[in-house]
Amino acid sequence: MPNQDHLSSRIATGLSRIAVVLRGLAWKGATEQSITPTQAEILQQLADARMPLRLGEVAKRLAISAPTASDAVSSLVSKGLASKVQGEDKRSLAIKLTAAGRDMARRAGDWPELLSQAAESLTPDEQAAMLRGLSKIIARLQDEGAISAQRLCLTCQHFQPFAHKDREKPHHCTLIDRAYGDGGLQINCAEHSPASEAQRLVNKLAFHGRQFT
Amino acid sequence: MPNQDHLSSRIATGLSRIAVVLRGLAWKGATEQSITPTQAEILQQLADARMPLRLGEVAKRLAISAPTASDAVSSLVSKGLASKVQGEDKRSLAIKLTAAGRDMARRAGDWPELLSQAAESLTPDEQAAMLRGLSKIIARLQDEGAISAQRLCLTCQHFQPFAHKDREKPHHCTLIDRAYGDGGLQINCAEHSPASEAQRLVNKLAFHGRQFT
DNA sequence: ATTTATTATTTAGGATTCCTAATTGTTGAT
DNA sequence: ATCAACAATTAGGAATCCTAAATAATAAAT
Repeated sequence: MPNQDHLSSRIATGLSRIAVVLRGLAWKGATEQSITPTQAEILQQLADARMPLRLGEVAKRLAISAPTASDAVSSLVSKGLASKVQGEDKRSLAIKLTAAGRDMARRAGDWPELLSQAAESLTPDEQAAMLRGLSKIIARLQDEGAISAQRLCLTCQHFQPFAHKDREKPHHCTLIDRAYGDGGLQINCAEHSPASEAQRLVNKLAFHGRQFT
Repeated sequence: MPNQDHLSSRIATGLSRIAVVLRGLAWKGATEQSITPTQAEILQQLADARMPLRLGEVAKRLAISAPTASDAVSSLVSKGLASKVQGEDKRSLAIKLTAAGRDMARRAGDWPELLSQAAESLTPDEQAAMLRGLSKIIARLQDEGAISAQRLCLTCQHFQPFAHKDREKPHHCTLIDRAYGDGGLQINCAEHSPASEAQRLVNKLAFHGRQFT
């Protein structure tokens, strides 16, 4: 192990490496499905949200500008994979999946599929640890203002970390009123509801301090 | 935690989310440094490798086609950040950083920098667990043939997992002849030397079976 | 020694992604 | 009623990405 860099910078390298490699896979899969990486990600987000999303929301989730999102969505619409609906405002636009789009979202998951399979090679404990680590890293990026709001348990109003004594299931979700452990942490929850600044802070401290089992 | 998906698919979501978000950051930082995401990644790889890389190697590392790599490299050269040198063959091309390029690689690290800082919010144990998990995931993707060869300890000739009894430092690197733990695992090692199929298999089993700590 | 196949890079052409700036239409506040 | 803020689009341009074909040099085979 020649390189003496900090752990954190090697984690960053690992995440970057996966990001790079994922984009490559997305392009490769893209041509086969006649769908591009951005378009696939939009379908994915729409499927995850299980409800129409506004154009601006799509742009925010993909970390792209509104015009780019507009182009990609128009392309999806012309392919019959999504449709434009009027939002609450007459100026706003809601995008929802068509039946074909829902199908495609499932199928175009050949790249998330691969990743998911790769993650299955971890033991349950390792998986829970990964989820915990990813959650903390994403939450931190958000705190820094580097990225837009994500839909994590850690930033959710319904999240109560270490509300229970149970080592296996210390956390609690007030929305569904259930206890769960690190393995239950959500990353892109459809039911996410942002917590207040104050609650975020409290939760962060509570979650942070404890060691993973 | 409304969503009952498998842990592995939520890990995939987390990694995808980071990939997307990173891409966005890279574009934002891009204009400021007058360098684009692909170009920045090339600089990063050249810096990590600490030696000239052939064009084909660059393309492989970025998971892009040779023409795309060729364009990006030419752009770097015209900006004075890299230079083209003749490789061993007269047909091959080696790319190396100029002094300015090395500087830029350090500075354009504003996005790896952010990630790295975010990773620092994890405890040392969590960091080691992340590194271990990332290593396994990347190794698995490589095994599946989904991505090209990476420079991980797990796939290196010099790696001997669990060669020692020491709980803290069970692994061994024969290149530098030192013991280390999960926290020492490399992701993009400059000294990487691919292990044989057979050794890979043996190492995988040895590494896989054991629990962390 | 010549031919042939392979390998490394570049050109050419085209679609998509991505940006900023400017436009159109809507809403909300004065 | 008017003006500022907001949501989406259009316009224009650079960068990313691809495949296929061209160029050049090496390796292999006759």
